[in-house]
Amino acid sequence: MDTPERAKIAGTPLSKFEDSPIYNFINNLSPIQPVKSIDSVPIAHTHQPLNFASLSSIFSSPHANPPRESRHPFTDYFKQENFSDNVGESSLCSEVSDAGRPSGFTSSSQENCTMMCSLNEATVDPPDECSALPSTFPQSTQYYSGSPDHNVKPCLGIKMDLKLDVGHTPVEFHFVQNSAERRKVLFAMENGVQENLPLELDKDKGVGCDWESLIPDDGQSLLIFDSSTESEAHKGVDEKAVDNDGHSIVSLLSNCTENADHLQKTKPDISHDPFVHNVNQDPPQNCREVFEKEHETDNATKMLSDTCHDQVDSRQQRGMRRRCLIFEVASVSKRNMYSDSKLNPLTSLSFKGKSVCDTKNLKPKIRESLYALPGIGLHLNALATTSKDRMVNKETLASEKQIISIPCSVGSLTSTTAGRNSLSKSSSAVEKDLCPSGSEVDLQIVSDDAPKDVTPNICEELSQGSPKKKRRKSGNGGESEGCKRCNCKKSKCLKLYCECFAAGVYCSEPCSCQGCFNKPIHEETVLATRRQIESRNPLAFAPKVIRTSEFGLEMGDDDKKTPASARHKRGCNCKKSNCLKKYCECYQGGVGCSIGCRCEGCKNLFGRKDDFLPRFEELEQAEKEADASCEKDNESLGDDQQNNSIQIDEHHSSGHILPITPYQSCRLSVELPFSSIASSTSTKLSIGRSPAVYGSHMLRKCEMVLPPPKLENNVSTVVEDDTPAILRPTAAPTTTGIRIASPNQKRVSPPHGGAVKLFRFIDRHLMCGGHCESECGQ
DNA sequence: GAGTTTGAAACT
DNA sequence: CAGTTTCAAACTC
Repeated sequence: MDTPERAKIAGTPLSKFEDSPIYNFINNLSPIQPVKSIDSVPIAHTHQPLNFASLSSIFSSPHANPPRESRHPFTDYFKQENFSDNVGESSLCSEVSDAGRPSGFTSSSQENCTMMCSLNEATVDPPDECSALPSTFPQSTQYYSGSPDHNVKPCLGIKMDLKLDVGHTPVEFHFVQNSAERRKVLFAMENGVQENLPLELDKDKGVGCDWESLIPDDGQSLLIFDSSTESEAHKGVDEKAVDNDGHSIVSLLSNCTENADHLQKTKPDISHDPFVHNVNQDPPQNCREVFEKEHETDNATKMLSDTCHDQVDSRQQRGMRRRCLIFEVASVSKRNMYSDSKLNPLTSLSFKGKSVCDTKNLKPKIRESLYALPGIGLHLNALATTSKDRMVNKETLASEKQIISIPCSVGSLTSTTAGRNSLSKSSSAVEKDLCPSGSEVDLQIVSDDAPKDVTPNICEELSQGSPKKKRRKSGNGGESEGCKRCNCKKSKCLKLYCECFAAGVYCSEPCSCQGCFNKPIHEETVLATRRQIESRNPLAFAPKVIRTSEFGLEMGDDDKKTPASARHKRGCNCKKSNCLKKYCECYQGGVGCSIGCRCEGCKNLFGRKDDFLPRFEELEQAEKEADASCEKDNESLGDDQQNNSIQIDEHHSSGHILPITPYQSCRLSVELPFSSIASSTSTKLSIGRSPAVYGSHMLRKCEMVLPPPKLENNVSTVVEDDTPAILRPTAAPTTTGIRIASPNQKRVSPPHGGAVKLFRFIDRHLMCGGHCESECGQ
């Protein structure tokens, strides 16, 4: 269809259409787009806020999460809010969206915004930029805009910013790649994990899209991941497209659609899902075509088919996730609620009529919440767990395309199985995948190879029904933010004994706790307690399982064995369970025991401590070699790689400039999944074009992503959101950090010597940006 | 569903 | 830092 026709169909005068952003976008697709955004305020802004320290003061539940789960709650909340009352959203987004914009668009774009905001908000600490912002209404406003500074900018600018902010990875990609690649990426982003994209893209996803990577965030990374994940899961591919890189497209479309009245006519009640339909179906054809261009891959059909499932499932997932990150969310939601008094908390937070959290308890303490929740957003553990879980989600989604060894604890084991989940299973798989926590995967996949016990992550929330089942069946999964539910009787849910509390989420309906103080109404108490605990142990809320990267060090041939990079930060101390039961945190986390463990008679199916030691020594040896080779590589990188490196550097630099550190921490957890995937497949993924690039992506991911701990597993998403300030590398964003520090010593007992070595090793590899991986053969 | 086991968290 | 107690999840019946 030629342009005139399309325009006509769209209901937009051709001349007008030509002036429209989308038109320009199409025509300018090939040229390099303004890179400004990369370094521009948005990112910086976004990232800075995501200070883990502040968070820790948090990651994807996790509930995302992470995972834990991070932004979902917000997103959903806002989505609903939007539906219920578009007025609120319109405020700041007005420039971008406009009255004419279809609700669907609005919501989606907002969702993106939400991600950003959530991140920002995650950072509650005073030092953060966010803190500087007005605590109440203004923030919410910003929230809508996507990032504090964005709202002010013109539409196009905003769009770009949004893109950058939200879809970090995607955006950057766009900038650095040629038009063809850009499209690919864009498309890939749109499609999210589901598509069979080239390895490169997958990697990116792994890095950036993961989300799982929730994560993240954990937690924060989780947020971003989640966003992607969520969008993927919830919205389905198409919708996702809108969310991610789709930003630009969406934005453009929105503009385009502005001219087309019919879009506006979209049903008010449409949620995202519906929106997707609108985008795909309703929009003027010209717009649509553009959109389709991106989708012209063979995946389109699949995506569409999947979309239906996703739509249904997505809702469920949302509901489940809402509860996550509630600490963080609570404050945010409150803000918004207050900003818009019309909204009924219950309504806004409820999912399918169910209150995600004790919204009834929510009272306007906006201020307190804002400052009070320093970090509270994604809680770390959750994120950690979540992150992996989330990652799993993403991976799961991705799995459709390729076999992924899921990093998530259990998931990893089942990776292949997951891979098997093909389209035929997609519907069911999706459902499970949608489960916020990593459980999803576990559910079905794990069962095969993994020990029976391993099913930790069963997302019960899907069947939110019976409170009786509240009692989490899921082990790991339990950890998934979304699925957390406690049964505390004496701790008042204010100690780490309480999984909800430990995960950084409020207790909710499904919990069977007694005398619970872990509720929004007791926010101050919760925060105070949290701080206290953190003061004692800064890592108390950090993810327990650290998943590092891609240099896939396999513990052994056994599929169940996890990469050396993925280990419990603190290690277990099992004496009677032989690390074969969920009493063992390593086992529960789906990771093998390592040097850091003090377990006796370890028989961890995911990797025994004994097995780890020898291997570890080898790794150590390799490490030295790796260092050398890395240096060489750095010097001898080809032009190609150099270019990539340069770009990477830019990102890094930007990251450096910005307080990215927090993200870094996320990286581990989040990225790990990917890495694990790589390793599991035994392909040394020389990632894409160059390891360096890959590394950069990873970094970026961290930077951008954060929110998760995707957390988790799925999250591997998110991950280590909470990295305490201490751990955060001040200088070298990329590598340092994390891991090493993160090791969870919940009790902050420093990692054992062996553990330290391990982490250091991992860290070094990360520093090589994955380059070593290929070179060093690790 | 009640009781037991287990190991992390918390305390000393 | 080690030992002990408390706690709640995981597990068993």
